[in-house]
Amino acid sequence: MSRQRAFNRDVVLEIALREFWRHGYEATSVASLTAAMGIRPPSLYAAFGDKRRLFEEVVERYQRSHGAFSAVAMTEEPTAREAIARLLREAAAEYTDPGHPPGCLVISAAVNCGPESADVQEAMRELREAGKAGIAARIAADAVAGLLPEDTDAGALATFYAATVQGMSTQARDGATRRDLERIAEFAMLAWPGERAGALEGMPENLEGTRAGRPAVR
Amino acid sequence: MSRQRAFNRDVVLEIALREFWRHGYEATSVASLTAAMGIRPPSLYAAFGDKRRLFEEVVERYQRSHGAFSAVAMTEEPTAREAIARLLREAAAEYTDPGHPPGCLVISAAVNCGPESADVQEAMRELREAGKAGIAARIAADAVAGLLPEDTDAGALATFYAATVQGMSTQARDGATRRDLERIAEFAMLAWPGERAGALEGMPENLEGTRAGRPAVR
DNA sequence: CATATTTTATAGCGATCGCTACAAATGAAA
DNA sequence: TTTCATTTGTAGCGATCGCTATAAAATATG
Repeated sequence: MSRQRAFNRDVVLEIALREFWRHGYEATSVASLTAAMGIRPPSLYAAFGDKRRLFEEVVERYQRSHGAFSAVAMTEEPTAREAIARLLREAAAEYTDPGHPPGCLVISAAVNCGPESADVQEAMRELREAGKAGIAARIAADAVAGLLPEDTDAGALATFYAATVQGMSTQARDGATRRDLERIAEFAMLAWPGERAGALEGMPENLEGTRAGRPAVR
Repeated sequence: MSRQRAFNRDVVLEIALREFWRHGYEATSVASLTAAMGIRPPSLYAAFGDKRRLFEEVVERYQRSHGAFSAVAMTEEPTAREAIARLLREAAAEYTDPGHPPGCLVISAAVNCGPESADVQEAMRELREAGKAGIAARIAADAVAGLLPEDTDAGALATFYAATVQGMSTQARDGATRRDLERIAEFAMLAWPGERAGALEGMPENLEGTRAGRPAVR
């Protein structure tokens, strides 16, 4: 019994994802959504509930697809150094992929919100904080393993790389190329504890010990 | 002859500025503006034209006040190194000043825009690009003056610090403290050409020359 | 085919959007 | 005090917002 729907739920969900990605939560109207998805409002509400639940489903889909690289990088690399480098490298590629809108949906889709969607804004903020916490945990793991200087501040370092990723997202939305973002990534990696120590390769042993854990030079 | 207006134009303009700063261009309605400013719609339209021109005036006011530190830092410091360090230091203080909304209005007030306000979004993008160009020009000036390694890419370095500032703005809006942003600034300055060369102080002369202009270590 | 169940398109709900017509209120000049 | 330009608050314009009542169309089952 019963009629079957004439559209593919996953296909139109991906279309909604890109609409929210490009214009953001509030700026994307149900009218523009249905027009892009090729369906009428009753079909959207029957399949996804309402605009807010559609956006929530979009965010979940985003985190399992386009936005999954961050968490994956934290777990698949042998060291925090390589995990962060991969995070930045893949963000450069992902944020400028011409196959979809630029930048990161979690970073940019709920920035300008009125009081009635403040909870959506807060939900995105919590996702960003969770991502930063994941970076901090990966760095802290290497710190306790003795792979980083004793005075390494995992939280502060994670905040720096989270900010770097967020800056890359903004730059991508402003038209920066993949190469532009890769150069941002390279500069950011120069702040890694002990980085640029290559300049000391082959130096006398009595100076070798000054490589890591040195406080920032003013 | 004629009646005089009962409100101070500068005072209510500053109130509008903070509303746009906190919620963004589209998410701030005329109704919320007039409620915050303590005036009625006809007074707003008589004094400022329409919502868009009010926002334009708000942006001009912002750039002459809260947002002026960036351009000022580029011109008042003797070196590009000190100019960028001051830019980041003052951004950390400004973006977390409890006396006004967090972050930067130019970076965050027109992120989520529908098609009808795409030109506002574009105007903010151009202001961000102009700021980045100002940073690049300051770095290039030091490069031609011989204060930086010959292979210094002023554009790429400017993109990195512009991204850093944008990341700091996002972090501030997510609740980061001034100290958090100052630590971001410190990490970002470690990417400055020749930075961390302090680790080489007192080293043999034959290694001294490797301090600056060294390519990034992978 | 007949029936039952779900989806579809149309059409429109109340609320809010940016904005303004209008007339009362105001206050400097005559 | 009268005149008159300007500002004020009220009240509401047409358009769009998120959302839905309704009935026709479509399809798996009996």
